[in-house]
Amino acid sequence: MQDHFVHVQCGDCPIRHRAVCARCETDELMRLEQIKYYRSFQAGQTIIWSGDRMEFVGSVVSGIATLTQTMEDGRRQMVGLLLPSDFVGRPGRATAAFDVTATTDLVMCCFRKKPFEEMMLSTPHIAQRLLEMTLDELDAAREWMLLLGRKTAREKIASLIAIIARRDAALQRKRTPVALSVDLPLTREEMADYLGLTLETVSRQISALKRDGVISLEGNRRVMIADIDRLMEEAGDDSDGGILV
Amino acid sequence: MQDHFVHVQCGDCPIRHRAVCARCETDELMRLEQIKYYRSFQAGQTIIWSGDRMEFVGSVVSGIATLTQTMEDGRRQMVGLLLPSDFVGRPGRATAAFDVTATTDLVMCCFRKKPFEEMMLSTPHIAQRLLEMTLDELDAAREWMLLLGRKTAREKIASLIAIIARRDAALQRKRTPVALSVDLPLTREEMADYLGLTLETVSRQISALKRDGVISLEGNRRVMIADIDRLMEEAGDDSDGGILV
DNA sequence: ACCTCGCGTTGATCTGAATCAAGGATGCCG
DNA sequence: CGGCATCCTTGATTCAGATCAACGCGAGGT
Repeated sequence: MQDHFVHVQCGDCPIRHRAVCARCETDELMRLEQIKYYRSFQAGQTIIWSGDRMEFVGSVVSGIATLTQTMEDGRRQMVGLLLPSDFVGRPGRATAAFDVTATTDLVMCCFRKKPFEEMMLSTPHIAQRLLEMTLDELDAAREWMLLLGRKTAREKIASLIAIIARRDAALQRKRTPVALSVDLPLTREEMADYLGLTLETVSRQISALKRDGVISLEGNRRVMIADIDRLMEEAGDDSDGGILV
Repeated sequence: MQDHFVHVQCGDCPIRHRAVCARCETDELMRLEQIKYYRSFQAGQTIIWSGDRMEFVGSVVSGIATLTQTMEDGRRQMVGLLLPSDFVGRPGRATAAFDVTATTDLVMCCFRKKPFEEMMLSTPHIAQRLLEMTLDELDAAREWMLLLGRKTAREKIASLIAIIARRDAALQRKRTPVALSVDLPLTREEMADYLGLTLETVSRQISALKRDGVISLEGNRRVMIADIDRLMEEAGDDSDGGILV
């Protein structure tokens, strides 16, 4: 009943947005199409600071962004990884709760928050679709809590690779549920911040997985998954699907 | 514009539900009132197993429930703590992603999922209110990720006490933003599962906070906050508000 | 009274990951 | 080409928290 909102192509965006931006028959969504605009960010640029007024919502068209939280003494924790098609922003919230940073050059498809929210009020499907997406994110965040609280360093690394591989496959609409060759979109330090580790430990565990024949590397960033079953086992993932932020 | 949904008293429930159950003038909500029913659970009883079909949604009226995730080898991580007025369930999801367990005797105010969802389709406010609640939970989950990934054992304990104290105060609609005397609703082991620690470490850190004059204990469960500023400082909480599950 | 059971505390020891430290590889720019 | 910066790897050492183990305490139950 709300199928036509999911995976519809958005105007001239290169990717399939998940819902909020649709070339769709309904008037409401045509209006959405009319209020959208694009913004580009450079690698390393901060898109929004925690506490800032949020002026827009939108979704990632290309590039990678991260959601991070920082303590006064500098300890950082990444709380979300935004890949193309992911949605950013909180309708109904005035300020951002976390820093949003572009880690690569980035293009976003944005909607000014005010008109978007007005639209949401008059278009129930949008709120319902956003609810669905937010519930997915919540589930993903809770999966991540298990990783942060209970997994070993090795399991954390294996999980991260598995998750990125799954996301990659989904994005490229591959047959296989998991991509066998993945570009890690993050530096070792960023991975460490995501996994609650130090960059040295990340490096060591990647080396260990390579030494043990679970993965192989091509350069620093490209990972070839040598033994997919082994990787999943190492990840300690009981969860069937494994969702991501 | 949706103010009358928030904090309205629900029929004969003893507590103020957050939104979904209202003695409200509108037809739609009167219908909600008509499809609700109560369920009781005993302490220790599992309400829903991960993977189970979810037949209802609802909110906690009295008692405490937890959301947990378990790995095959028995490692557990609590991913949510449900206090009175918290909502359980995912409209639009067929199965539960986590175990839900009553840790004390518990009463829930439930709605069968089917009619609730139909209602949601015809009543935009409900979806919007649920979206708002889910966004709150997501923010809380992400705060918790910082705790799990980066805080020390001592900071974790201080944070837990601070959060429960804040929730308590909010629930009792006290003047002070933080209750100064709190009943910990969890065993040491449950706290450990929530914080990603072992029960021994939890016990030791509580003893340490007591020895250092930050808190004092009355029995095992009742905590008196001796030095509120110190506690907040120990929690390492930069966040102003501090939200909970 | 005694036993038992669930919960909590505390001590001794071990260990996985952090920390401290030194280099290596790659790419950019003068 | 050399110099510098960024990112990554690897080794040595330390330390916070896990693990292993013993014991205390109160609530039921018989």
